[in-house]
Amino acid sequence: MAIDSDEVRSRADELLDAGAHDPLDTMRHSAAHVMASSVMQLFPEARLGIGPAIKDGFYYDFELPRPLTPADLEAIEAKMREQVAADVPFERSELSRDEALAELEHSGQPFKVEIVRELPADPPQVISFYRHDGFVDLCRGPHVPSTGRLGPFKLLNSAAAYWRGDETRPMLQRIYGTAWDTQADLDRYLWRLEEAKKRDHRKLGRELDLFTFHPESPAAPFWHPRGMALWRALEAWSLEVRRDGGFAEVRTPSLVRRELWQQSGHWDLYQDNMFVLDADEHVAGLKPMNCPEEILVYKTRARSYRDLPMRFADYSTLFRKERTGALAGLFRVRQLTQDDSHVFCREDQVADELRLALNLVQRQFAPFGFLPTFKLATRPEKKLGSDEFWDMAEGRLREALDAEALAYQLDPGGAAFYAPKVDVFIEDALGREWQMATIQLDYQLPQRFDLEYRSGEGHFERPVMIHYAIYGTFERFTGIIVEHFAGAFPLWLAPVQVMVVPIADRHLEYASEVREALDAAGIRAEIDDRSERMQAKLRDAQEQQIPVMLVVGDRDQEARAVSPRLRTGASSQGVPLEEFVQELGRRVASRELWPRAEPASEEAGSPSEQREASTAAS
RNA sequence: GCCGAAGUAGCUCAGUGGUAGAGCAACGGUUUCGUAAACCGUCGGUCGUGGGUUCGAGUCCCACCUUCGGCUCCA
Repeated sequence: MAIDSDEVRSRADELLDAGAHDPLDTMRHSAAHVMASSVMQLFPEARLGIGPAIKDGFYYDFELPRPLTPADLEAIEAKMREQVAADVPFERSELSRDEALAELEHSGQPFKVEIVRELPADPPQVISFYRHDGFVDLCRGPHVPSTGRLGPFKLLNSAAAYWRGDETRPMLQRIYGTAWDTQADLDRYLWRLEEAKKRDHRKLGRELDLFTFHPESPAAPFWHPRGMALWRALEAWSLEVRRDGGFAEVRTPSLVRRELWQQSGHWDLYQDNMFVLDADEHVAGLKPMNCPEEILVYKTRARSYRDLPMRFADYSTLFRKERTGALAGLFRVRQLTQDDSHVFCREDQVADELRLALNLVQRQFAPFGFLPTFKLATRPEKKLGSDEFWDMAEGRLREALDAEALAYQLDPGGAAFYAPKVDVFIEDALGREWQMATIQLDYQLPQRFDLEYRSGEGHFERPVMIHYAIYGTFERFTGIIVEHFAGAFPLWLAPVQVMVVPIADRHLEYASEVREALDAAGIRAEIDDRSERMQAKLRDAQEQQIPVMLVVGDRDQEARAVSPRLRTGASSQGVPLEEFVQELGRRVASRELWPRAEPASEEAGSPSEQREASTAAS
């Protein structure tokens, strides 16, 4: 690293510094400096915020006299390229804290002054600056040796950001950029952004006729028949996983009086996110979570240690008044449905129940091709409960992770103040990471609601609660898989699994028979009975990403056969109808990831083999 | 909530103060076809909503609604 190793730094600084010397991050941070100096050339009165390297790129925050336009970004980028061509060295200099403050006050950089002021004065430390091409910036470094060493970069967009993320502080303008080691990396990243735009679930949702949004009920999807078919397929699988895990389904009311939320603590801590209604004399809220109501179900009778664990699945709709600016398609809605699970168990059952939870998570994600990864969030600084309690609770989670032989990362201090948790992540086809389930251990609510069960010795004991939703919400998960599969769902999920394509009107009757056979096997099939050419019907079915098209013409009708064409382009002719229906039934029942387009790189086999339909090729 | 941008036919978009357009879709007719778009014709718009400026507003101004990007990555 370029920084003096004997520089005295606070422990906090060292932590901030840790991992900052990845060469790519260093280069990106240098790119942020080059961008800042370009902005200063165009807007000499600009005040500088911060400019770190981030995942995939960098940003820099500025206070500017006016909002930036796309044309400004182009101008800034052009200046940056001039600096790269000039290949100016980065030079480090050091000042004492007082000198640094004086210098920054003099140059009119109040945000930088604030940063230096917050650095501890004791022990005294040197404040480093980096200069290139007449532009000086407070910076810990390190940097690349000179501006010519920047990799291929591109400015992406500008948007507002509060100084230090605090909405009471001034609003700055943030410019985001991306930078990579090679042009190929940059191209790949830009392709990924482009691809993400193409797959945007809001666009595909409308094109595939799954759901729409309307100003009449903002931030809440209207599910169309095809979207609902997808929802039910997701739901059926999730319920199957729960049933096998020993869960029983419950359903609890949406509108619940204030008193319950007061007891659960939501009234104090979560009311801002709740829709509150004045129902006659009684104030009530639309539920943002299920747990307090599952507790009411638990408490309807005296429970015994023999009853535990009790596992409830509740898929009812929740309401959360999210900030309007946070809403985003299916990813953030105000009416949501979780595949919610609550377990009430004895202390000695916690480890097994956690293990069950981890097991169900893996199982439920498997048919999507998702391999979940795990993060154990441990005690924060501000916490409830003794160190012994945390040792025990964290130990239980570790034990469960180990018992399932799962690798996991640590998120030190990441737990809620009352208990540790395991966060579950999946990565989609574009390499984006999504946080999914959180498996939360809860000793608080049982206490607040004075839950108990009768132990074998006749005492009253307090149960422990474990909460988790695996998909999270159906809404958000649908958004994720629409983008993950780019609308090309595997057969078991596809809203329309089979489109029967009669070649001419005289085949309509046989097409109906085919559809009925599919229907009897529980396969979602439709007939394209428009007076269109077969080619047009196939094209439309392809565009709808329907996995299987069954062409039926004279030859098929005569042989009581079908000619399947898959979304992947593979096709074959004269497959006996019953045989094909059975094959599809098998694939649906086993929730195969099928049909899948062969990766372009794996060009194996002769063209004729590739065109060979489905049946054997999986 | 805050900052910025956007909203024209079902969809994608053109229209920079002077008569609202195109392609696709839809609808009607012809066509009945063997693996990704048949042909001909017709319909379709309170230009997000409300107000204002103007002889005249899709276009300029204001307010509101909805949507999009960001406000989490900390020298």
